Amino acid sequence: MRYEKGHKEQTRQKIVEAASQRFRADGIDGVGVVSLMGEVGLTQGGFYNHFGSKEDLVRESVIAGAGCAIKRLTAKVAASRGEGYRALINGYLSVEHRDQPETGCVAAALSAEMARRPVETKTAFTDGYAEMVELIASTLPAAVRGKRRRSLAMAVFASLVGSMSLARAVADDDLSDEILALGRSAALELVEAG
Amino acid sequence: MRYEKGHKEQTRQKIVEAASQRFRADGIDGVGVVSLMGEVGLTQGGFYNHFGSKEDLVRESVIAGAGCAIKRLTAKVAASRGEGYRALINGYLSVEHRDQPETGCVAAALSAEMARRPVETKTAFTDGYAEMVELIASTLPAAVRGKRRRSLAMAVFASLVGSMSLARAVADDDLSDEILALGRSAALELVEAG
DNA sequence: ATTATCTATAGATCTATAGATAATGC
DNA sequence: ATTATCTATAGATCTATAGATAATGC
Repeated sequence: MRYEKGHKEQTRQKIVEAASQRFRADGIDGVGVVSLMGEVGLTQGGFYNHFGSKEDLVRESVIAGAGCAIKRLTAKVAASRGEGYRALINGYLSVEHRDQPETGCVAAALSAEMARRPVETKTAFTDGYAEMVELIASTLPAAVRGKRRRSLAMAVFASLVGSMSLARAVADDDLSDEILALGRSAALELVEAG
Repeated sequence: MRYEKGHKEQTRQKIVEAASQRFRADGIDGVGVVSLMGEVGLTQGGFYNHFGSKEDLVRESVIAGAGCAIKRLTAKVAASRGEGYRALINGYLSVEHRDQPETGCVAAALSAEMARRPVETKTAFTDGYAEMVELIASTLPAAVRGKRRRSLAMAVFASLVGSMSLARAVADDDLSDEILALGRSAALELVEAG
């Protein structure tokens, strides 16, 4: 069956979008091509007409997922005039973000898996990392100057990723909330100290 | 073939030890029962004589791996008299730890996977988390008092986990080294500020 | 007879490929 | 004829189970 122009590209994007969410929610090994294609309303056979391998899709999903999550945070920051850093921290270390990994930060959901991926995939992740650091740096107070802006943003991002990963991993809900709250305080302290 | 008393228990511990290392290095889904038993010099059939399921092994591996990593760090701290916090930070955020996940922190290697595990496994992880927080708290300067000791330790641990996860995930070696170095600085600043 | 491990296998995945099909453009 | 997707399947996993085997204790 022949479709209108752009149909294939649209299908491809649907696959990437679905994959980027499922990978974050269930892990890369936790999502098979069959179930993924089913989610988009297709059968597995068509997959390799769109992607050379599952790893190609992983790489594209990382790019798409990171882009989407950063866009969302950027909007939060933009809407907060003057309080950008605080808005970013509160948005990132929120209960909503913890409970919705599928649309959240790729680093918090997948960094452990990224460590074991081929270099092309890790490179895509690294690009997302750099963008996120830039976003954080852009929200820092004007008093933080020069190279220190990027350094501090990197330290803050690490703190956010660790807090979110741990908040999702522990079995105790109160403890999880506490981890998020203390992560927010620590992020604020880091900037006040720096 | 009948073996001396305690042989089975010894085999069981060998399996747990091998699993705890392989899981950290390759991820839980990345390690099958067949290859794991092969590593210990056995065949897959015997596995279920020792464990009810792979998940049971995962749970025990988390306990064993956390215990081992904490013991190692505790020794580093003990050997550093007076500079315990600094020794802990430097030991955790070291290049060696980054490059040897198999014997390193369970949280840095597996927290994303823990989020998707059954509650029994998450509970085992949570126990390890609490122990690690206690260890960190025990190294904080005497000037940090009361509840603040545990809170600060939790924030520090999150920062360590995030820094290590990201340092392993990025494709750029220099950037990875930088992430570790900035993580060390941030951990020191957190304590000075708090 | 008991015990720890073995071989063999069931049944359910998984990634990837080959070739069929159906709809449209030429 | 071209195109996007389909069905069907190969071949390699994976977890888990059943029952055989071999060594020792009784």
